[in-house]
Amino acid sequence: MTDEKELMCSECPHHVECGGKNIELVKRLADKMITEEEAYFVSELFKALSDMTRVRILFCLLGGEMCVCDIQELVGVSQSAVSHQLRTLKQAGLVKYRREGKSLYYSIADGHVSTMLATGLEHISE
Amino acid sequence: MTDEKELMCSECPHHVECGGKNIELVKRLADKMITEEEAYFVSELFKALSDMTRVRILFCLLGGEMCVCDIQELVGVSQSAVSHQLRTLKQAGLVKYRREGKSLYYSIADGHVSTMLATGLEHISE
DNA sequence: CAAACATATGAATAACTGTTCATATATTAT
DNA sequence: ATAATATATGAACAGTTATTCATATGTTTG
Repeated sequence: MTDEKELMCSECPHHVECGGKNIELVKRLADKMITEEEAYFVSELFKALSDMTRVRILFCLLGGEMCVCDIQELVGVSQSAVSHQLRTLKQAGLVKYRREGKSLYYSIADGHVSTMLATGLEHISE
Repeated sequence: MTDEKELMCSECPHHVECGGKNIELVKRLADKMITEEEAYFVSELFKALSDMTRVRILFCLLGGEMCVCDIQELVGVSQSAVSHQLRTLKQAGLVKYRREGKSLYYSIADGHVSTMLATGLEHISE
């Protein structure tokens, strides 16, 4: 009874009587839970992958580094839109770039990005 | 010259003269590009992972199947909010559930989900 | 230096999203 | 059948986001 009170949800006190509740499981996991900060950063990361245009840009870049105007042609959206989305991808640490003359060459930042894209593509194909 | 015209962006015709453009790369990738439909589904999948509450719910479920009120306690948001988010996760194919009496037990749908979460967590830790 | 090129950026707007509140549905117990 | 429990759902509102348009920045060429 004391245990149940400790786990009681302040907003919905009647839930202390929930029959399905697995008190042991909840107590055990409470410590191991992802922190608010980690959850925030992870969600921000996936947010960067949650737009069709950005996904298409990243799949372009899986083929190798590419300047903005190449991406623009392959993806078929305006220069400004590509640039804005590249900024989002850069801030999320998903792409990097180098300058060569007037052009900026963007590329996939690291292996995690390819892994996430590949896993995502697998997942939707089932 | 003919090649360049074929690749010309209708909205920004001046870009046919872009010096940085790698025509061979663009031509080669144009066929292998992810389709609009695939890009849409992939982005929808990641959209389901792009919210802090949903990420926290999924990390709960990595510890094992759990009923809604357990999730509610661990994540600390209202019953309605949990339920709405579980719906989103279900529609994205990220979780499944089974009924046992009055309770619904949710769990991670498949290995892809764990992989994506783990990769995401790795990525932000660097 | 001026012009052209490649890309970035700020503001504005339309569309979308997450939560809350109220209520509905489904299951079990009395 | 009625009440209680566990969860789902619809509407509404505030906050967020992607695109467009106009303009700015940085680089090369003449």
